[in-house]
Amino acid sequence: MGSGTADRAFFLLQSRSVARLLLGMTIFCTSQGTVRGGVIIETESYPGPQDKASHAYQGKRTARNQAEFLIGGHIYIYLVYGMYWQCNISTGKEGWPSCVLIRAINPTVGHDTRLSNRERIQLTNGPGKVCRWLGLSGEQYGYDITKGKEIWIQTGKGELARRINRTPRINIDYAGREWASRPLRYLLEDYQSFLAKPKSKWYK
DNA sequence: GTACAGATTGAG
DNA sequence: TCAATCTGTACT
Repeated sequence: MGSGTADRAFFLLQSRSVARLLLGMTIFCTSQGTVRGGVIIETESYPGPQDKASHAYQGKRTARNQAEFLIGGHIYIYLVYGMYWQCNISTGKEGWPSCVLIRAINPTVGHDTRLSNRERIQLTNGPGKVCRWLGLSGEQYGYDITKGKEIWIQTGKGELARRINRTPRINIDYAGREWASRPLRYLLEDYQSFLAKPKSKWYK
């Protein structure tokens, strides 16, 4: 398989497809002159305005969430709990609020090689940690990652033929039974032991 | 204006 | 189990 940069056509796919396909790809970020990157090992899909967990439920648009409405391939990043950034990538067509949350990566570029596998992954095994390690914050709000200078995604799989599992999304209990239980969280099975445990069941 | 919850994390 | 810390929203 060729190893290119994820382009507009890729991010025009529906968020569920993007969430699944991103697993095994590598996200890169240049921050303060340093390039860091890691294999994406956990994502969540926020498929659209019908989703009660979405910040854009029923089409609600605010200053904070407007990047979620951009055409697929833009950074939608926001602060939760007053201190942690969450990095999402918009998906689908312009005006349709949907995105994929990057929840965990395995650092492969720009990391401290003295760390054990476990120590390294534990630096980036949650959405707030991913942003902290990659150097992502509000400064990158709305950035177009298909332009590929500062933030980009390499499509060639950094990890080949790994099994993908699904679970309900994490910490969205407020979204009602149907949406809170829908298996829209995707992860690579090999990393499951490092990642957040779902309250309910696993899906193959 | 005040109150409060939230797509989290790390300490106790 | 719980506090840190800020934004959007629902109230008074």
